[in-house]
Amino acid sequence: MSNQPIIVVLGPTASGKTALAVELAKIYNGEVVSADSMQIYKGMNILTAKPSVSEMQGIKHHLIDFLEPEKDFSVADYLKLANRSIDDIAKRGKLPILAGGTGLYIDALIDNIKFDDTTKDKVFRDKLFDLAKEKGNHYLWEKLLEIDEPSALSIHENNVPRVIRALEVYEKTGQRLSEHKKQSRLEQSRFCPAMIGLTFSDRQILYDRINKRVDTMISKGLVYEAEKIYKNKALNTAHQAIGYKELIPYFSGQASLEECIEKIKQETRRYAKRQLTWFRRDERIFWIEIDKYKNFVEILEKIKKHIAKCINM
RNA sequence: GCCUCUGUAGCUCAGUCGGUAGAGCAGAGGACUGAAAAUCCUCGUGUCGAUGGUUCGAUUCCGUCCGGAGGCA
Repeated sequence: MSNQPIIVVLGPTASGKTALAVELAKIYNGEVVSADSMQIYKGMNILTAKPSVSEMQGIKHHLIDFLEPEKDFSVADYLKLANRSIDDIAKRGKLPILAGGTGLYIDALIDNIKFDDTTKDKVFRDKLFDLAKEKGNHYLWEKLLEIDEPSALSIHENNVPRVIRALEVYEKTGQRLSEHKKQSRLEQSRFCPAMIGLTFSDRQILYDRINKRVDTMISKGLVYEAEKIYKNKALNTAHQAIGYKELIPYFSGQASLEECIEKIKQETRRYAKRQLTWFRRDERIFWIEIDKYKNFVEILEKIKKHIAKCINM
């Protein structure tokens, strides 16, 4: 069986992935599979910049708006669902178009990384967090060094969540995380991807777009949406969404709305920078510097040429 | 008009008892395998407001000028 063709649209937040993915879906008879760790949640429409019904233009979108915000979610969950959605799309003779900004999800899916069967053990993690607090990060890291030297050497001792995860894997499976990582990449990718990366030659243009988009979100009612979430104390994974957590000081009366809005913009800019750092190392990506093109049509032509080169249809 | 304070990195400010300077924030670069919109690491040269003077040497001391803040009239 030959590899499944797939178009991947990636890039930092506010780079125009949503619109491009829809356009490509129309051209290639495709459906969009989201690769976004926050758009999965129900509600949170404004703050995750979830595509609206009109933006979707009748194109079917998968893995958006389906999970209760109280529920935990992780890469492993994503892989199961995304693979299922893609199979479903392919079976119906359509082309899957993966679109999103969560680099880990995209890589794990495209590279077919295998995860083990362990689930997170909250009690175990909390215990180790307390231990780190009590005896210091270095103490915890030393414990990792004893059981899994390669992992310890690649994880900084201050990166406590990672140190804990490595310890957890060993505790649960008896296998070192470093060993598991080697084995997780043994299987070949099942995809033949055309990876399109959206970026800007001038970083400032991206930042301007981000700032403007946050203002738009505010005028659409971001604060009301976030306040609803704020009253829901049971959030887990979803509580880390940018645009929500920065408003908490406002809700609790500890900062002005203006200050919090500035913070949202700043955190979004930093997030975009981290996304670029993640994607930059992937040499398969065909980069489009949006600010170097006159219009969307030109961009589309360029992309179509690239897709024709790497996907046979 | 007079008096006082002030002008140092993009911003807020330290500091140099005279030997051309350093924090926080902002920003940049990087890492990333079950919380990833998360988590973590690294990175500080700038006409020390301008101009004269003293000095081997001035951002530092003195004079003048130009900004800014406050007070008195």
